Amino acid sequence: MYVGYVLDKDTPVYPGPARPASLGLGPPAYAPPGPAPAPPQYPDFAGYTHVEPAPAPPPTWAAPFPAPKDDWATAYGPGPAAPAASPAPLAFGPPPDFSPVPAPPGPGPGLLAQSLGGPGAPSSPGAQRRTPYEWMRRSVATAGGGGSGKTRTKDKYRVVYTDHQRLELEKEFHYSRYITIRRKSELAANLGLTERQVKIWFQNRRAKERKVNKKKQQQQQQQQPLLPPSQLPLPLDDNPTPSGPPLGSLCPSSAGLLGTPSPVPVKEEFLS
DNA sequence: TTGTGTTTTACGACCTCC
DNA sequence: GGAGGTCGTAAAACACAA
Repeated sequence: MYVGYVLDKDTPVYPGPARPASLGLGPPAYAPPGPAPAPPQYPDFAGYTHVEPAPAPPPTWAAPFPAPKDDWATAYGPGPAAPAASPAPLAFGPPPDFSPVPAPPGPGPGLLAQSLGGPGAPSSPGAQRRTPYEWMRRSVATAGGGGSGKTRTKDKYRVVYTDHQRLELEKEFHYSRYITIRRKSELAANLGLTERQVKIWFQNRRAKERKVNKKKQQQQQQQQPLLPPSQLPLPLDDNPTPSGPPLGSLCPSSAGLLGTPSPVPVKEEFLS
């Protein structure tokens, strides 16, 4: 793909400041210098206070990550994002030029800290049932259990990301639908994921958003079925060009985000 | 507890761009 | 050719009603 393009443009593809101030992020230093901030596009994501965990204590979620996932190592090669493999503490911090945002005032730790709880502690109501660390045990139990290649039917077909991983990915997604190479590397390293996983997560996330927008669009058309085609609103979606939407064009998917409630249902686990 | 529907990871096919 | 895009899909994980 346009590697050079992305490398050169280490700014979100979308011209508009897609990371609303309501996220508590402000215009990050690595955010594109742009016009005045748009109204919050994800009002329901107000809970997403971008509180970067203090770099001092290693992230509590780091512990559950197992040793380097051997299947990843074999399947994906020794990528740069194998924090578990390196004893170096996870530098879960902002980008070099990121101006940290202090934790929101109020009692108790920030959202993130709350959601993280402690090692193994359920990080959300949903997590009471969901055990993000389940796959660890399985993978350990089945590791090396007679199989060279990872298949879909056995072994670690898919893992369940922790709430924290999803939270950070969501935050990044709400900043920009398309992650840059640099941010992908940082995110992967910070979250203990591979860059491939981050990439695929973003792909799936965009697909999800398109799906939601499509659904909304269909609902709207059902409510206004009498409009002639010429008066039908332009489709919210979609088709960003396969390699990303053209610069200067409004993100088709974000079209439904501007000034409207988030088309993305925010799981309550992400809400305070 | 079980059946069913939805969501979440992950992959392959195919495409575009450099 | 390589990387990442969409699209479609598989299968695990999850939610929830019966």
